Amino acid sequence: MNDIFYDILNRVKEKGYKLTPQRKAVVLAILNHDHMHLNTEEIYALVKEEYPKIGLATVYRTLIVLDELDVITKMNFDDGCIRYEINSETHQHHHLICRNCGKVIEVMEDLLDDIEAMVEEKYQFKIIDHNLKIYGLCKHCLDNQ
Amino acid sequence: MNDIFYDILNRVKEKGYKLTPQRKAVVLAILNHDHMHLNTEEIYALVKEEYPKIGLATVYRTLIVLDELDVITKMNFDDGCIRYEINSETHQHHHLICRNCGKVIEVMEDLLDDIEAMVEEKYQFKIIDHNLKIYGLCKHCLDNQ
DNA sequence: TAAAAAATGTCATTCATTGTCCATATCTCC
DNA sequence: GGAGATATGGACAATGAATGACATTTTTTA
Ligand SMILES: [Mn+2]
Ligand SMILES: [Mn+2]
Ligand SMILES: [Zn+2]
Ligand SMILES: [Zn+2]
Repeated sequence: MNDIFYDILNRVKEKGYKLTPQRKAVVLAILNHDHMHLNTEEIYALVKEEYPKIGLATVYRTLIVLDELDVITKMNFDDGCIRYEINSETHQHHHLICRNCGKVIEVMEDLLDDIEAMVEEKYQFKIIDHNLKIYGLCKHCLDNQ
Repeated sequence: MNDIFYDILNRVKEKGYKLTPQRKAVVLAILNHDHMHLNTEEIYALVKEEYPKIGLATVYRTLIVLDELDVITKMNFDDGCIRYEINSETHQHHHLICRNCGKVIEVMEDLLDDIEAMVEEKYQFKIIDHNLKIYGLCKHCLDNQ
């Protein structure tokens, strides 16, 4: 975990961005709330606890930088805002989204090898990443019908 | 094609919505530009040619109705607006998005049976639909490097 | 054709995100 | 450690897609 933190800080520095306490605080907030799919306002609220003077625009700007550096990925769960997630070295995991209660469930299994092989061959498309959302009804909503 | 058009009109009527010329014009504009992933402004511009008095809010409202009726699907290609697509009876197709030029390529092959079977069994999740975006570099951008 | 209900057009408003500006903090090099 | 060059932060304004409000018009159905 600390490894990841310092690796990210290094990437920020290497690309010529300055290492400010605000940027460190944003990175920490995201790292400490992995798999929670925070949006900008939520990250802002978290950072503000430790760093009350920070401005919302700074959080937005930091997220733009982190996205550019491939540190985070933008996620859209159709709820009117962008949410963020730490990028893992491997491919992005998938998300199940309940059409009834809105719950988001993560699926770590990849299982996209077939389609990726087909895409690279048939479409001559060099794959960098993917994003799979599966919509449906979660167990809880099925049971309570 | 005409079948699809009248089928959609019937669905609008069956659900208790009125069949207005504005709604017909919006449906036609989408049908006549299938696979083009139009956004609201683009649909508005198209409808305005035949129906100059229509208001933008009417187009937005019509799209909300069509989405509710499962006639169309909202698409997000990370370009700051929602784009729309006619829903086919079968599962939604996939999209390849070029990280260099932004081109969107459609992939009609499904190839998600494995992962869907796994999700339904392991997560007890009743699948309704899915949305797969694959990011990478298109053939053209690879060749011109 | 007319009454009732719903939809349209216009305009204002919301709200996430981005731009502007200048004081301030960071980094480099000594 | 400190000075200087330069990027960054904070405050606030601005943007723009999307939605809300409401008076007027259109559709439906009898
Ligand atoms: Mn996730
Ligand atoms: Mn498509
Ligand atoms: Zn649910
Ligand atoms: Zn390309």
